Amino acid sequence: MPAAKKTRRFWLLKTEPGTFSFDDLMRAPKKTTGWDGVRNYQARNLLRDEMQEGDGVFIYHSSTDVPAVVGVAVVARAGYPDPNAFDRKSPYHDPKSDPDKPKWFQIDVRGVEALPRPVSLAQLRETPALEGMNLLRKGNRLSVQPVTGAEWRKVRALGGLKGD
DNA sequence: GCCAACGTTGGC
DNA sequence: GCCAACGTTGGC
Repeated sequence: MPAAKKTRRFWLLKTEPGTFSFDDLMRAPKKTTGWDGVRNYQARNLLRDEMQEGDGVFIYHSSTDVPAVVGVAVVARAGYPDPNAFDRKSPYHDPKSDPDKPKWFQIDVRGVEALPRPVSLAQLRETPALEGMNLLRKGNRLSVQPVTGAEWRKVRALGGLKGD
């Protein structure tokens, strides 16, 4: 019997390009960075429990002139405790997070490639196949979101990437 | 800058 | 456990 095939899943991470952009990721050592500072329980649960090495990641630029999915990345390391929470000098410090029982988690993300054509929020909204996309739901603020396989392929295609 | 939506906090 | 007040997110 063949070994169970690990299912690759897909995610979307929001970032404000003024703070950390997709280009910043591509310029980072090994194109990799710790996705730290997430302080929302729902997002924390995804980082800690769900995201696995090798999963696909869209990088989305928020709070900018043209909010858009701008690039593709991959989970380079599954969830581990966010050390900023223990660092009193960090802006992400949380005195309630105990190193023995960490409250906040992060993953590592490695940049893969920019979308030849970034897919704007407006374009996502006018694409019928993406109607159910998490990002487009009213009032949604989650900075870490699951993306379905169909959404993944559709957005990649809109962005000008071949294959999946 | 405005404001809707949502999460968190804290008094009771 | 309820819920008002407050803070944050993020599009416009």
